Amino acid sequence: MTVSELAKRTGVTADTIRHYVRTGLLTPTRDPNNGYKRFSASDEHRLRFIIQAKSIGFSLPDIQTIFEQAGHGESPCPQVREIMTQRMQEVAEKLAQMQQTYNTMQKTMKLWETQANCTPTGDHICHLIEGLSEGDCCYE
Amino acid sequence: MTVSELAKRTGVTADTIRHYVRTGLLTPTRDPNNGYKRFSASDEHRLRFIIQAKSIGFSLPDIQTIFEQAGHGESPCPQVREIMTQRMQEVAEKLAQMQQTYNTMQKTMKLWETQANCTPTGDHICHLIEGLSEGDCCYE
DNA sequence: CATAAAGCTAGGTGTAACACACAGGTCAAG
DNA sequence: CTTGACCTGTGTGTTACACCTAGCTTTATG
Repeated sequence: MTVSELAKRTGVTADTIRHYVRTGLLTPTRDPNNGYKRFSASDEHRLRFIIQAKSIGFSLPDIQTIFEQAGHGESPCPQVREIMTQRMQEVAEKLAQMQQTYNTMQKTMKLWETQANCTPTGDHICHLIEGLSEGDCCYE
Repeated sequence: MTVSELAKRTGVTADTIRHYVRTGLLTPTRDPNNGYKRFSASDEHRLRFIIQAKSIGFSLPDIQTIFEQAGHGESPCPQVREIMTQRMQEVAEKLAQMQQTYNTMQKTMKLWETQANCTPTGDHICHLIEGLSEGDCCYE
């Protein structure tokens, strides 16, 4: 299989596959005639594993780690559980942070509805934004 | 002011400020004696603007755009409103996506509680993950 | 005053996960 | 054999910094 064939079969882009090859997650052989990457059924299996693992929040380095563990004949499952716990915490934190940002954005938009545009002066860049930090806008 | 002095005054790291200088958001003069960056009160004002704008979801290129607009004597406010609308949509999408990922992670963790660890074989890497895509796990 | 320890600086590189660009190779049709 | 469509590998860009390191500054000490 070539890059694009594998891409079609798995639903990811050829660039994504090339990226995984570059970082060592996939190790296809090479066609001696033209230097093209040649993927086996085993490579496809690995790729599907990567896609699955990514969908449940694993990073590419995480997946690399799992491959190495499994390659040594050791069970990757304990690691998998541990990584998952950690990633869940991280996702939860990011989620909370983004939610916070989103709330701020909404408040700001509402506030801006009633404000006019301004002209830049030497001292100010944009009152819409600078006004947010001044005491006079019920904001903190 | 040197980098670290400005950093202390504004609460960001010196590296952050260096980054803004490298990307052109801040343009300090240089101390002819030692080549150190020298920041003025105006630079501090710009930095505070950047911090404020970032907190309401603007990207650094966005902020650069605003600076350029204002530098030409044009009001950046219309652009600011437009960018804000766009960024809010993006944040909303990412938020939904992350929430989705988080839900999947939670479901997966619950499923795994009852599953034993496995040993890797030639065909399988980690049943915990591979099992998710097989029909036998009330998952789709 | 000389020197050594402590602290600071500039610039280079690394991070996550790809997307994009580009020069050149490959393959089927004419 | 040539044209054109398609594909390939590799290099670079993206976001917003953090980390590293050699070397310069400042301060403390003898």
